Amino acid sequence: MIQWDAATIKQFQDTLLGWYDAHGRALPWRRDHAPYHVWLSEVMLQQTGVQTVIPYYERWLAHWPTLTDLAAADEAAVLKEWAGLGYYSRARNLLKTAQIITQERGGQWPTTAAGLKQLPGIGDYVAGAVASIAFGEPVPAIDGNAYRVFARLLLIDTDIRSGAAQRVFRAAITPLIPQDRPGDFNQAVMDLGSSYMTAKHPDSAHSPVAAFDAAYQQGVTDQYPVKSAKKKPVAKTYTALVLTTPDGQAVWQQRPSRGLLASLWTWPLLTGDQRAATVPELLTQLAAAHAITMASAAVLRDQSVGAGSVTHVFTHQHWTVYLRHLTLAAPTALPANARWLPLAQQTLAEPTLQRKMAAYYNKNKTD
DNA sequence: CAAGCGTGGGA
DNA sequence: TTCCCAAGCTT
Repeated sequence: MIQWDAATIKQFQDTLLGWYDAHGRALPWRRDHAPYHVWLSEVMLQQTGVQTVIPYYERWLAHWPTLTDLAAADEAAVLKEWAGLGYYSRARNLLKTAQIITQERGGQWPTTAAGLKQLPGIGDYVAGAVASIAFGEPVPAIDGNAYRVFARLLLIDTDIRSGAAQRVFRAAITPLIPQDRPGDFNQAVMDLGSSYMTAKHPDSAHSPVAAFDAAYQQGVTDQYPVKSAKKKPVAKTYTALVLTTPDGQAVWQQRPSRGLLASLWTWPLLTGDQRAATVPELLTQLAAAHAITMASAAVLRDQSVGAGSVTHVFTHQHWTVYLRHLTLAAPTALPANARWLPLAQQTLAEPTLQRKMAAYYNKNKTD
């Protein structure tokens, strides 16, 4: 690892900030430094691309313009607004933190990274980003960009997926932060990491900090950062039941409040490939899995949906979902975590998996 | 501290 | 198809 002297650090700061002043991106969350705006954007941007986030960010602020507005929201409304962005605990933690600040802290944000980190959903990165950008604290905000940029500049070969990475990079980056512009410094590093110093196809030669880029100078850019491989997703198979009445009402099932797609709504899912199962078998499994009981005599029609399946990839799971469509004569009683709603309901939070299933159903339905 | 937790895009 | 990547946090 390379250590810069004080003069080099000053030159680096001036070069980076000069470039940022001239070429920094004009993003919606950079219109001001309000902690609510900085925090919301940083949470949305976790593992999520800028282009994906922009429309969600704008819709969210139209819905809840202030932290106080958000604190008064229902969790169901928050999840509905978040639906499609993924990592849904982020949305639940946004609401929790809004409530803590509004109700327990009199609307006052902690103004240091250490204080911010006590709040739900705020870890090292978001704490550093909000503290530096909104409150001017000279602390690093170490995200994937910062890991990549400084691994190359300083030839840091610590695996950025290892437990030691946060400590090693924090020690390396902290001395480089300008006391007067920590927020701009951190944002400049992010812009550098998403332009010249990208993961794939970087343009190190034209980077404003090429002269400080040891990996580029030594021709070893492709060896930094060191990052161990992820595991392959595990394959899982399910069968979704489209349970409708003749007038187009369908059974919607809320997932458990913890775990994958927590609290979101889908059509009932049975484990395994149930394309060959009999109707009584399906209803038995439905009762066992979801406590939804229906007399088999009430089933008017039993149809398969399409010849194929819906596939959806999560971080650690690869799902294949088959669809069966059962038409019932009339609605039956449902447990508390299930509802009869129109097949194309618009009121509950649906994960992308459900939107894919609905699209597949609409394309392949038979009547 | 390894594993769980979403999604969309690009090569 | 498969893999990797994108402004991580929690348990």
